[in-house]
Amino acid sequence: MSDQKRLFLVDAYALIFRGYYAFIKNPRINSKGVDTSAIMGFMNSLLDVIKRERPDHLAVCFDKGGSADRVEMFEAYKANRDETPEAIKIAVPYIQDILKAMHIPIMVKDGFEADDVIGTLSKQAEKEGYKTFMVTPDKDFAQLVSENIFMYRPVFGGGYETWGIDEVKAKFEVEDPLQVIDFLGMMGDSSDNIPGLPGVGEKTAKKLLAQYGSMENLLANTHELKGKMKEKIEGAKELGLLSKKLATIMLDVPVVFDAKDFELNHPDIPKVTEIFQELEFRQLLSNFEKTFASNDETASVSNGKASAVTETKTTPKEVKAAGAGQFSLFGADISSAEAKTETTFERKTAETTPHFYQSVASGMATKLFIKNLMSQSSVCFDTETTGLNPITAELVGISFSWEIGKGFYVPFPENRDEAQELIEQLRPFFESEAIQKIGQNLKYDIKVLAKYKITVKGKLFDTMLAHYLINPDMRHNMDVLAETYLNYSPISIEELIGKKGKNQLSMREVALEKQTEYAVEDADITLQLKEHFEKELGEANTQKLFDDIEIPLLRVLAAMELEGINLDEAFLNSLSEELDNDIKTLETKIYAEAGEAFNIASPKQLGDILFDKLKLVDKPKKTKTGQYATGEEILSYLAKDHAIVRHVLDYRGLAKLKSTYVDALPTQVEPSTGRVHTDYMQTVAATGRLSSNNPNLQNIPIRTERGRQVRKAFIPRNDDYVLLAADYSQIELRIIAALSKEETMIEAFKNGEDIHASTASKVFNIPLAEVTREQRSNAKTVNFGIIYGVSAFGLSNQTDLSRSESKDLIDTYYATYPKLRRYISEQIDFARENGYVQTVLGRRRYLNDINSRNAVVRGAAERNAVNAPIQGSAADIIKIAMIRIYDKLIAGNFKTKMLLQVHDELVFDVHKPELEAIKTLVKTEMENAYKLDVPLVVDLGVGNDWLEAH
DNA sequence: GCTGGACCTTA
DNA sequence: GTAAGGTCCAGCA
Repeated sequence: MSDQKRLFLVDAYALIFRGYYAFIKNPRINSKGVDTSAIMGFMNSLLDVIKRERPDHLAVCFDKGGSADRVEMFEAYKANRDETPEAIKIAVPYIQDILKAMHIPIMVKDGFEADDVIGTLSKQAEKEGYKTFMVTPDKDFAQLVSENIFMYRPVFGGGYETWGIDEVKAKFEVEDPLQVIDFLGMMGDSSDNIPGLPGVGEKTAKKLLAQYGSMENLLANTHELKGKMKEKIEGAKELGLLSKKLATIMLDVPVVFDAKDFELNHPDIPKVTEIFQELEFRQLLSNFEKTFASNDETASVSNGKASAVTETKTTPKEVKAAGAGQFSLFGADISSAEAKTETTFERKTAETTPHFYQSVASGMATKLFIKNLMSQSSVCFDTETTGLNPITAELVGISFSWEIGKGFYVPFPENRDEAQELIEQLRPFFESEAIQKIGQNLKYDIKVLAKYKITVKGKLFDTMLAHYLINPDMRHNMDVLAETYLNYSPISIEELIGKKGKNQLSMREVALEKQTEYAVEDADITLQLKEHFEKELGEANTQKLFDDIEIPLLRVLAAMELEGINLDEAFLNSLSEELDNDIKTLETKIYAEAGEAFNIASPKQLGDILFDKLKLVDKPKKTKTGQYATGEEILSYLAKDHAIVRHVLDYRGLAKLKSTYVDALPTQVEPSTGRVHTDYMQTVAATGRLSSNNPNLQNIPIRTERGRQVRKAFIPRNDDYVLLAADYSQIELRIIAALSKEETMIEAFKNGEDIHASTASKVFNIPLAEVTREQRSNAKTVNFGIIYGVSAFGLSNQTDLSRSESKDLIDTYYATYPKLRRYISEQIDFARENGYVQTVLGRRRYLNDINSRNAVVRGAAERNAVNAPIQGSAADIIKIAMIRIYDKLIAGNFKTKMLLQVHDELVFDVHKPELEAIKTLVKTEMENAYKLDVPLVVDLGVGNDWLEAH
């Protein structure tokens, strides 16, 4: 048996689809925006099979043009399959190229499916004495299983199972694998559009098969059946026979199994490497190398390259030797050691890359170091601290790098006074206007240094911000950037301080040599990334956005975060007690109405009570996981008829309010300042907006009376201050009116009209004074809908209007505002042609799906094409205002501080004597931040809490 | 202890 | 229909 030759036939599409759906939650998008999920999934499976089984012979089979025969038999055959996802379509040519480079034969036969090709080949191979393994998860193949033909099925969660005759018999409860055809014919297969017998599913098919043995025998003996089933099956005899034919895999495809062609040969490694690099498959590349490493010829290739690196790399030992003892002066030349770091299969690391990282001892060495530092024009730095919260974290060290591969680490003493003394020596560097500072997420470092009374001055370059502008949809943490752009894998923080939780060390507890390697590597890598991104910023035309908006904003945000906001904890505590009482009351009522106690917060338990026990609805909706859906929309509908549902809705509202805001906010007060410090994320929203977390102060309730109370807890610094809230009125609608040059709407804004009423008056063709509340409300919904990319469907969901009424309304709306409609289609056209859309300041959003052939996917991209420039332009404008206001507050020596940003609103802690000056300053700067053909209007509110200020 | 899903809050 | 973040539960290790 072991000497019997083994052939593996891979069902390409089955594995491609499987790979694609494995990543569906978290699709693999590379830096060029290509969705590589399907390619990655397929290649993982293929390499896995090769590694596990080491086949002597292997081929990959594709479908081409579908099965002409089957379509002729049955028109609907495979007709209602969903449109193939875009990522799969682009995957196929890549996969075929990789297979060619791997010298693996690709089997396709026009007009035949992979099933038929695999079936034919395996039968031929069987005759020649091969054992054949069909690599596919598709159950249909079970009909081909014989003594020498096996299914090799990937199983969920990894690994494979082999199905021989016994397994097939057991799985399908049949006597012979050929009966699988009858089985499939009876039960049908919706994905292949095999109709099957009506009313027959898996269970019945097994029963019938056990009784009659075959489709034909069943159909010949339908008189033995009873009742409904008899009727149904007798009426579908032809369908039954057809279904069986459709389920039969053909064994006479004109292909020839030629053992020599199918031998698994040495791959063309450079070619495969090239393709993998283009796709940015680093992990897969190393996996590929490992898979073929035991192969003589390929091993010598990879060893050759590996040794080239070994000879030249600076091992950690050598680093220590160079950096140990006396502090050497800075002339150490590592250029001779700079290996050609040509393609290796592993990602580069500190171990394999020549580098020269030194720690700076105290005393004379520090003075020499600082002298050198001050003579630079551009330096990358990175702070190491005792924790992630910059307000409480203490400095452990700072690394510096201004030359690739080299850098210095200045460790900080634990004693606060001594640390302050050391940082004072570095003050001239940080406060130098002449030296450019480079870093990754500089906002963090600036905040840490601010605690040491250091203001970072001079030009800044933040690699995280740069990458956000270059590729807003990707993640921007340094490890990912290093891997993507430098093919380099930095030392992980976990390696250094352990996994979080139980025994995680503080950076301070890590040995100095390790601190140095880790910290200087970060600075070194960041410096390299800067060189990379600098060019790209220019190419994408985003240099101005970077220099004039994001970089200046970083200092503004750092200041706002450090400032924090005052919170009335006592007020929240009393609010919490009130809520608690009301929640308990509701709980008691709900338990009484349900007849038992249960967890109301558990959608699962709630669904069971409402729909299984109380049977409030005949056919309850279910979520995709099979639970009863109990979302707001569904419960609201039931609320008018059922007291319990009203109580559940109230309960939910109050519980959310209590846990998310009333109880959570006081725990977020920073003890050392007595204030709440949110963290603004500058690089997460794809449109250019900020986001806020820990805590999120951008979603504090306002719509409901009860929720609104939470805003009363946000109060001025003390009695000498008041809160000022300044918000843009209708900024997004104003932007779309201006960008589309829609005069009718522009005029309405210029005249200071109520825009929704004005829209209603025009759309419904009635005088402004006669607009009803309902008409205004519908007009408002359409106005917002336009910003989000309307559909009649969405509109009818949002209003009381029917689908056709909604369509009419939208049509009239577009007739009223024709330029708006034109603008929308221009945006979509622009995106189709250029692959991106942009804001007034040129902030781009790339839309890969804009040309997708899948209407759903394309529709989503089209809505993005409309919305992103609007939402993004509004974000650009308020960012300009923030920077200017911040600068004026500093320049004017005001005591007033900017505290919060909530997308179209700014909140200030205003020193009372400054109030009038500040009101003018804020309003002027916000309204004039950007010149549009529509006036920007800002409403101001002043109060002793955030609610009152509105 | 971690993760995904459902739900809910904002602009 | 756009853009976010937080809390809870349930299932898994």
